[in-house]
Amino acid sequence: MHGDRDPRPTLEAVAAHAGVSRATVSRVVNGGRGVREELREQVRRSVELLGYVPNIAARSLVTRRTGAVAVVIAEPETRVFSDPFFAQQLRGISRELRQRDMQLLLVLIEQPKDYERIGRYLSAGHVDGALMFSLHGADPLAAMVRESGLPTVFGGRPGWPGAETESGLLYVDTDNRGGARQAVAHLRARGRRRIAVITGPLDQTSAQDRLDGYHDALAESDGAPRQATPLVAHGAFTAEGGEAAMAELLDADPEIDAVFAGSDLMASGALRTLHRRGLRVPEDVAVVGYDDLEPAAWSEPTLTTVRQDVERMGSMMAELLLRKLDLEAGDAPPAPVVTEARLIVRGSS
Amino acid sequence: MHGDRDPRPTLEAVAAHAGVSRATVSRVVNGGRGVREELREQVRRSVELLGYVPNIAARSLVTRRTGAVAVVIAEPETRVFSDPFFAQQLRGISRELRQRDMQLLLVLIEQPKDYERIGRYLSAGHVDGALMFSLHGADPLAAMVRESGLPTVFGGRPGWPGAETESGLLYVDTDNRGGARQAVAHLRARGRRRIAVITGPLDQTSAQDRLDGYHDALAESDGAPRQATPLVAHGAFTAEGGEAAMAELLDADPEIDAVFAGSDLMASGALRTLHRRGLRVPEDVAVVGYDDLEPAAWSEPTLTTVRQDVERMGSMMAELLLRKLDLEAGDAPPAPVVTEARLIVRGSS
DNA sequence: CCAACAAGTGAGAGCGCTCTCACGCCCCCC
DNA sequence: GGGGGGCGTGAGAGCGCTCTCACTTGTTGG
Repeated sequence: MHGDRDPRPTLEAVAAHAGVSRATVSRVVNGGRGVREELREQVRRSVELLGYVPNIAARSLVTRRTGAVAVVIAEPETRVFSDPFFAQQLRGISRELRQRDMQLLLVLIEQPKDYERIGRYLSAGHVDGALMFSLHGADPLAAMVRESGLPTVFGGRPGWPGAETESGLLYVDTDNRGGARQAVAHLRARGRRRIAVITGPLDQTSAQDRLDGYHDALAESDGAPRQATPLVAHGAFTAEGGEAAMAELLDADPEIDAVFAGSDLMASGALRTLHRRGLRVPEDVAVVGYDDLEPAAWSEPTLTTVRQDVERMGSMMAELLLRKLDLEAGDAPPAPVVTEARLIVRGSS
Repeated sequence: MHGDRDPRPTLEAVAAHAGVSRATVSRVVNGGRGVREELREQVRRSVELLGYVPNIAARSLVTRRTGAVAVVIAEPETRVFSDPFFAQQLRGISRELRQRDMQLLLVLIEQPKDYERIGRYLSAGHVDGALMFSLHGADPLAAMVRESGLPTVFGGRPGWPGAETESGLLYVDTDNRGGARQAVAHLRARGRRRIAVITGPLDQTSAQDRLDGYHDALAESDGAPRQATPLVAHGAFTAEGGEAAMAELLDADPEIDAVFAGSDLMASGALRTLHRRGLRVPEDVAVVGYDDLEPAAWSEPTLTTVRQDVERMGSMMAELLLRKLDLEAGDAPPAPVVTEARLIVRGSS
């Protein structure tokens, strides 16, 4: 049905039509440098007329460039993938890639046995570079990528041992620590004196950084009396986890008058527990989340939270990768990027 | 930095190593039919040893197959893209494609001017087929695809004029009408007698089908007295829309004792309005949503809703496309698929 | 015992493109 | 007026693979 009629013109055909050589048409198609204006125009007309589109397979066979970038999501069962976030990041990535006429190859890894296949695939030169999300701990992909030398940018600061000092490591992260500090400082400014925190899994840098920010804010002297002891519970970045963590915190210290949850999902769980125990938000206990997911704006009460420009993070990842890809010898290599986080004050604090 | 050392072995190298011809290695790599078992094993060892991976560019240059499928999302600003749904569908698609060693090319369309580029891209033979989501009304892509003859499967039943009767049109949809009928029948079985509906934009078949299902259920005779007049309001598939629609419905008829919202998002808006007006759910007004998004399970009260197997829909789309791709002459062409929808009863009804 | 055939293998063309190199032309300078 | 240097163009090789076709070998049947 398809493919048997294949009227796609080749370079050859365009060249014949324009009365020039293949080489000249190729030059015009790829920027037109070094071709007389008049000829160039003529070739362009032929291209237009015949509806010529380059065959990328043939092109990439000789250039050794594929014009494609892999977006790799490890363990798509996890939070990162089901987040609405993820869609936004993809949008940012897609926008940037399109500007450069590059394709976006989506690679989802589910089973451990996929790893080897993917690693092989990535090393095989099928893509020019990769963007990787949600690698935990010592993810085997990191090593594979390093070995293969495939240019890669990570989404979120990588947390494997030694990542800190690895030179040339490229990532885009948001200022989790600063965002958390803002959130907790805000609670202090509101006069709260027993502020608890609910953290995500601390093997993820985002969770650890947010916890660090909490400690930072407690240690700041803003004239108000210091809160001596941190109150920490773990919520696994899920609503259920937040629910349990809040209960645990209240059991340990009923005097708590505020809680900073490391994600909106955990905050929603915390709200449920507070509600169940008859505590009013924000009168008795103030609540701040993190992420600014859409539902945060329509919970009861609306949730104070920390926002990050997710789409921009996506486009910066792509941009970083593209910059690395056409690095000329002698150019300064690009550096990791950390984007700003901003507190959004709503009804829950 | 990368690519200058390029130790990737070619077919030639493997052939030399195994002491056979290029053709034989090619045969082994592509299934091994017509090669003596002994030789085959020997070639496999060489492949393994050298770490040979076929160069897809070279391959697709001659086979005219790219081994890639485009997943096209039109207007990714819309609900369909930011849905958690979307991630699930992708997962289903990805799983199916991986089994067949096909790549997933993600194409997001944002601006009208992208359309032409994409249309050209799709017709240019860069992919073997396409999966398309969220095409509204007379989306230009539909025409482009038809013209180019690119094998395509749609996500959701297409709604453009004439789509109904178009032969060979392939799509995967969920039984929106049946799901809605179940939801409303459930409300009737609970003894509700003034059941309203909040619909999505009726230019999307899913919204229209759900409305039809509502009418179906009202018309069913189940022994209970019939509800004479349907009560319909429009909510645009958003929380805000649901909020406004619910207010409108209550203003028009304060006796309403149940509402079926065409999406969970609209249901959440409706809940807010009911809450604000001091109406108890489900005592005064029962609420049923549609989609079974994650937050549905943790709203207050938990939301009765209709679930569809989204991931399965994704994998069926991919499967349908792959079936169409390797259709031999004489095979029966695949047909559209409509998957089941299932009512999930929770606290709000 | 040889023709006919099947099965396994290799030689070689060619997919559509880029890119190097050589060539021709014109301009400038000595 | 001739040599050197640029610039624009074309010829041709070759990227790594598949696939057709011819060849060799082993098997069968007349």
